[in-house]
Amino acid sequence: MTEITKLQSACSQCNLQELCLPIGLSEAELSLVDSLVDERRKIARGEAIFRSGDRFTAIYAVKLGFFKTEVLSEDGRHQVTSFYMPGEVLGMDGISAETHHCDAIALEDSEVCLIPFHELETISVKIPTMQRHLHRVMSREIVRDQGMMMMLGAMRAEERVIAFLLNLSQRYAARGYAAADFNLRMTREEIGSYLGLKLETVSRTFSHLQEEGLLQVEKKHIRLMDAAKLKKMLSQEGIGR
Amino acid sequence: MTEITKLQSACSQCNLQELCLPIGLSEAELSLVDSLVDERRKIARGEAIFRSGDRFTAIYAVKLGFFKTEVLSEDGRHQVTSFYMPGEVLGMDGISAETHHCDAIALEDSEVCLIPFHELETISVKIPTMQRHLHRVMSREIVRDQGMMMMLGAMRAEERVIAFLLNLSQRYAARGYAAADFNLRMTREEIGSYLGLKLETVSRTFSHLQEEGLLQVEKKHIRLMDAAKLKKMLSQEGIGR
DNA sequence: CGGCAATTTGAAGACGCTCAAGCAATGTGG
DNA sequence: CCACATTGCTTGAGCGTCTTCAAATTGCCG
Repeated sequence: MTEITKLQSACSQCNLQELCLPIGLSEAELSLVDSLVDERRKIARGEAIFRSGDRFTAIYAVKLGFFKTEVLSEDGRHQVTSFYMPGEVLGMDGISAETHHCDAIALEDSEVCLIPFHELETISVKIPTMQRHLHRVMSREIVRDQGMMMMLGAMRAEERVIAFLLNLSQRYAARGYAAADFNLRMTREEIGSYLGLKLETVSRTFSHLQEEGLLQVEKKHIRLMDAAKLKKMLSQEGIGR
Repeated sequence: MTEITKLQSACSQCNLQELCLPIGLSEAELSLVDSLVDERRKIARGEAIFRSGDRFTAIYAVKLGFFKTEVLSEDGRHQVTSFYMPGEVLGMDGISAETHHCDAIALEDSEVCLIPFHELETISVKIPTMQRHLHRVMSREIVRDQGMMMMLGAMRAEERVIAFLLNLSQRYAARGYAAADFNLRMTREEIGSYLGLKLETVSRTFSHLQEEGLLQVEKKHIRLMDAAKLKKMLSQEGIGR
């Protein structure tokens, strides 16, 4: 890893800082963090950062690109459990048993910052702000998962698809991208797996929402034509299962 | 809170220690933890430890009894996201936004140990073992949630029910109770909500498994007649949805 | 002991799945 | 550079699982 890469990867210079590290650290603290995050890694589309069973050593902040995580059960079944975009942190499933429990796979050519976890714990002792932040990031993942369970357990197909699109929209917006006009990085099958639906159902739902004039779908390109109405459909629709 | 209650609540005396705190702390460290966990609280059946929107101040270790957590969406819908038994820790959803995102409700008269979270963070700085443990407990929750998503997204009704029963069984066993013979603390409706099914479906599935001779169900009393076969049904059955 | 909650069971219907075919876009090798 | 294979997506038809609605029974809390 060249010196130039090291400079590039400095957290103190990163435009994702506010998403990744939540709030202001002092300059001295930031330079401590810089020394912690010393490696940046390129992951080609389709490649994994880690796989289920790999020894856990670090967590990863997405610098560029897009990832999915996927769990596999004993039999062949697998399910997408999350998508990650720049500024989001993945790999925390590995902490509990020092072993990862899912695969983290790049959906496009991507880059991640590698954060050695035990060093992070050490630094957290010196910087209470950092410790608090770590706890919040972990807790946010727990809250997100709870929302996911809610979706999988209580929503019908159309609602799940809408919730998925609105969630993406909001995350793009938080990154300064258009909220109502974006490209999907994942296939219909991956969306289906994530939402607990078959890919045909996802496709049909897209078509249906398009007929209603709520959406424009052209391959991977999505345009939300009436986000307000979509939101209403989420909170008003039938009680589901 | 009387002195006697304080003595009773000492972590150093607690028989759930190994489940709640994972591994050995020194005596000095244990007494630090004792001074942290200074309050024990009784929660009557049906009462909440905290509710969605409550300010987050502490996490809670179940000392005695049984709890569910439940999230509510804007519309009336609600879903059980977890059940907790003695030795398990709940409330970590509140860390991220200093606010709880679910209700924690006692399914029977219960007792919890209250662990003030910011004091826990402070102590973690002094006891690295404690910090590691906290991180593991949080991570375990993340892993558990991923398994839950897998279940909700990829399993059919019968499999979900079986997975639920086997999970309970295993947790009872870990506490020294019979693995194949236990009482459900929750209603069919709560089980259904947790599993993303209607209560009628849960009931029918119980009946069906009983006809097959795999289970004996008498109201809340469950007896697993062939745990091995049940396990097989989980890993071999159809690909589901 | 009464009233209400929880559970069981049946019958009918809906939603999403399975299977299948066709098409478009992309990539590969001759 | 074109033929061919591959992958991803759409759409249709039929079917199965789980839900919905309904009623009867049981058990428990006050």
